[in-house]
Amino acid sequence: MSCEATTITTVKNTGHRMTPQRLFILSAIRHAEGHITVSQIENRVRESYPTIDVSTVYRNLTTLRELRLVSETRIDGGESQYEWLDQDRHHHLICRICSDIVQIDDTYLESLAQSLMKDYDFTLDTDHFTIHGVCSTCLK
Amino acid sequence: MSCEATTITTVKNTGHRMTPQRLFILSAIRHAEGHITVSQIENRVRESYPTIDVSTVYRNLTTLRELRLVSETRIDGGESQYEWLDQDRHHHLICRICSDIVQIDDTYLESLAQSLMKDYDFTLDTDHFTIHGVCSTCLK
DNA sequence: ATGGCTATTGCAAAAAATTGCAGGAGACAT
DNA sequence: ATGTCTCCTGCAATTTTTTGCAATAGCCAT
Repeated sequence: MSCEATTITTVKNTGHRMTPQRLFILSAIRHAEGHITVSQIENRVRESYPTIDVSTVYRNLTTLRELRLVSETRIDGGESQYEWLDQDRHHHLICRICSDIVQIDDTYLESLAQSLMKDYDFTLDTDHFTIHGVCSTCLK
Repeated sequence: MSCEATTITTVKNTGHRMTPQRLFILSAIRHAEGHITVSQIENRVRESYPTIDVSTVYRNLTTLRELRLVSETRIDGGESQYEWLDQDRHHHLICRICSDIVQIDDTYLESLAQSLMKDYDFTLDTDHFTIHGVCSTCLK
């Protein structure tokens, strides 16, 4: 089963509908390498679907986030960044000073996930984690 | 040295000034047990300082966040929540479904912090960590 | 194909968050 | 006290995000 088909199945199986707007939004996020903002998504979709509205983009992003198909990263003083979530799970280190983003492997979170499950019955969202701190360059 | 004096020292030592607005905002957050929103802060400060403006509250919160005196928690579809950061470091488990917040001890993050320091020279912000997932009640 | 249920959309308006600017006021040295 | 430097504030305007509502259109059962 192709990647697109899997996504469509996920959307439909959860009681949602596959509209052209949603398809274009998904495509815009998927084809963006890395992060993309709401206005960028809006503009890209508009090329193919001129009547798209920002509110539709926002509402779709909320839905797709709930389905764990995309992730949201809020940056201070700017638009939120969205990103496609594929099978290669990874997480982000974000530097508080220079806003640089570094990807880290999922294994770093495994032990934390196990502890929280054991002690709190809490299921960690391991598909996208944003970790704040200070990178080595800025620490100097 | 009292708690208030420490705070004032922190603010001044970093080149910032202690204005009445800032003092009232600090007081509002400190006296709120747990989380407080921007509009709640604004209203509370207004009782003592009627000309306070929202933008001043926002700008102060940005500053105080940078000084690690308060923490910000962004919730989907609502106002951000702010909280006073005291010595007792703790972190938050937030349930994606019911938005319930549970506090966990700092020790859960220690191992992660060490790994990131070792492999990436990345200094984790251990003073306030927000962890998303699903709580035991909602998993059923 | 057809019909019905309801998720979804576009539009407009509101709410939340950010920014530019000119005047005002802390803090420090004298 | 006084002056200076520049951080901060209030105001207004802008940007970003959310919401209400009536109309539309997916999708499933028939």
